Amino acid sequence: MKYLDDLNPNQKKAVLHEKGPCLVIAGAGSGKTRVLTYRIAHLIKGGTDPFSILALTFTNKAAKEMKNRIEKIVGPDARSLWMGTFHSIFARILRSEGYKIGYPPNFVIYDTQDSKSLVKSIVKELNLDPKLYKENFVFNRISNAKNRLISPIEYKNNPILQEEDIASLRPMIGNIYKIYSERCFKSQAMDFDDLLYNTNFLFSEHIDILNKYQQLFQHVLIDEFQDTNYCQYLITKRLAAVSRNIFVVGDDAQSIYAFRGAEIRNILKFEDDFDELSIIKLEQNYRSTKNIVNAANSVIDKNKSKISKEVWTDNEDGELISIKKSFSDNEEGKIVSNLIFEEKNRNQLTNSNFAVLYRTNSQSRSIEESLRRIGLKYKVFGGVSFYQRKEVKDLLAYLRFSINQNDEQSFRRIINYPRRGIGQTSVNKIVTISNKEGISLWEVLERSSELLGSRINNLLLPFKDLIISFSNFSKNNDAYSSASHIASNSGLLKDLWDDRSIEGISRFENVQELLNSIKEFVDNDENKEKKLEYFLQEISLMTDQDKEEEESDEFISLMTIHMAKGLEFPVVFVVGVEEDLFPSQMMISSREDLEEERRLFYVAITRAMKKLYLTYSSTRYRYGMLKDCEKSRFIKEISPAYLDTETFNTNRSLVSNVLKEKKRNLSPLKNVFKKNSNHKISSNDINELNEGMNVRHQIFGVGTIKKIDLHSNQKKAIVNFKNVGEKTLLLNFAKLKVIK
DNA sequence: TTCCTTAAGGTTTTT
DNA sequence: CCTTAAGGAA
Repeated sequence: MKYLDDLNPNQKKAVLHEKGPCLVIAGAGSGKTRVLTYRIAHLIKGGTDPFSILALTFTNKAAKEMKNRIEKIVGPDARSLWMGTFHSIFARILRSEGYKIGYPPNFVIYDTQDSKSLVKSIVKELNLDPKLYKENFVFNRISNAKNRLISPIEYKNNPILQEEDIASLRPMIGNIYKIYSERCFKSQAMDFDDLLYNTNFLFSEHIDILNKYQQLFQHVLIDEFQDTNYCQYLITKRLAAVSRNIFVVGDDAQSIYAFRGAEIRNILKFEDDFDELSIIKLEQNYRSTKNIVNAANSVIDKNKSKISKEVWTDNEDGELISIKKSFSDNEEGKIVSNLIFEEKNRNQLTNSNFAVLYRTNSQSRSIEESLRRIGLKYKVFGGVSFYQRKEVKDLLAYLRFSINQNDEQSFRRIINYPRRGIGQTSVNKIVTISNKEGISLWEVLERSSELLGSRINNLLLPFKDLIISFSNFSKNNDAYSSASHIASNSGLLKDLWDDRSIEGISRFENVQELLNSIKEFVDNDENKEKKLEYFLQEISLMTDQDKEEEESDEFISLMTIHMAKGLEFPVVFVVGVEEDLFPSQMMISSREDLEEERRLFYVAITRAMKKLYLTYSSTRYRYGMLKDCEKSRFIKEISPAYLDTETFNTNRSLVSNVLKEKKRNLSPLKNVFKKNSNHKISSNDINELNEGMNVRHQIFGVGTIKKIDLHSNQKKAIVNFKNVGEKTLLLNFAKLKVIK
């Protein structure tokens, strides 16, 4: 029981909590994960069957980490836990029980892209105005309905929803929802929301199944409870209705996913639903300095809706929070890089001690550029996911369609890629027939000679044969051989190989990487089923964060604040703390929205252990245009007592540093800070250009710098352009842009 | 049907 | 700024 020794009284109380419902309100950095892992470990040590413990998280990463930590305490028993994301656990249940509601065990999971493109094609088929019925809008509407367990029929019968849709001039959304659901079902597909919605449906329609899982799960534990939506909460509540052992951990102050249906109110509802509830508050912060904790408290204090709690720390006061102003986003990057450089030297820190956090992914660019220039190693998390890349999705679509010929979205992806002369018109015809006749897509293809014209039919024949051969091949071979076979015989590999551009090569490599990961899947002894269909099931709920990290190198972490939730770093930079950006301009229309942004800011602040920097800029490139910016209201909301409000004027070391760099590069010593006209002349500082760099010119396109001449009066460069050959350019006028 | 050029529009966050 | 959609010509 040694592990109990590193817990404070409240943590221990939570870990040892015996029976019945328990709500743990856990402040930032208060050891929430530790409580959860120790509790599960403790249950197992106390003789609870790990198979009877259901532990739900929001990310695969969190689940995996927790599992590992539990395994360290209790050994391999931990592997038997039902631990994973809501989506993956429910998918698992639906794969084994879904036949009761008409789904085969190998149903496909549509990601958001698939869903939206399905919405889009439905809008088109219904001849609705695509400008009005934007797939984002419509899909969000459908998604919200599902998260609130509103079926298509209920949607159409709901006067409030109907009124809203009529008011927004989109009265057909209910119809789209209905068709969308039918089409998913026909494709034997579930989208992310369906995994929750259908699980609830399954439990409602088949009480025997619900009973089975109620018996099975003697303990239900939920991490990040503040992020649950109505549907998730309802399912878990039902699952725990018999055992009453439901243990949830959350922090209302860190609820940042309301935009996708998370209801903080679930925490309050929880108190009503379980009257015998024990509530435990974890308020001691072990992560951050007093200054950081207090600053965070002073910010979150501004929120009206919150559960009262007093987060405090025993840690040292630490340094004040530094606010840094810059005059452009590029300069902000420079300041951050310089500060990291300084901090590293001064405090003997390594790259991995630093994180740069931002509101939107697009902000990473300027930070990346300056870090690269100064030679600091970094890694950008997030952005376009590996699994969302076109080439990866294309191959996956081939694999998916080889397993399930009813998958409409995969069909649309591959039917004319690589080109086989079957264009939009033909595809629409095929889908229309399939819907009109009420037969599957594949049936239309099988009967193409009677249903379609001879020209299309002739083009379709080889495609059909191809898919049949793939289908057979994948039945008789493991996932890797099947995937390689399909990748080469579909012509996909060749098509990618033929594109010898830089992007083309990287696309080819991405497909190779996907194939490698399939190989790993097959070679992994833990996976007993080696067939392609099992790989596809495995992969459909994966995100980039779940890919194996081979590099253990030291790097600075760049990510959005959302991604940083749950992480901590000794030194944290929050950049772009400006009005309209943070809080985001689209989020300040209501108090609720603004409060969510404020919670996001709270999350950002509380990632820092020792030192926090907040930066903002007075101008920034947005939509490719220079825009004036203003300091965020959030900065003003921090109690001044915890702030060190130096600006560029008073920050001698920083200015001298930047100036030194200017000198070294022979640039005029004019203060670039004060005259931002420089930015109008070139997208990149001239000083940043070097021989060998790849650059883009507005007119001449892409080229490589062959030579730079800084010594004559006019700074010149000879650039070898890919398309137009060598040109000599005056750097003050040529808007050269460095390409990485 | 495809390919090429031009126009528009979009940057929140994720399973 | 970037990417993706739309529209027009071969």
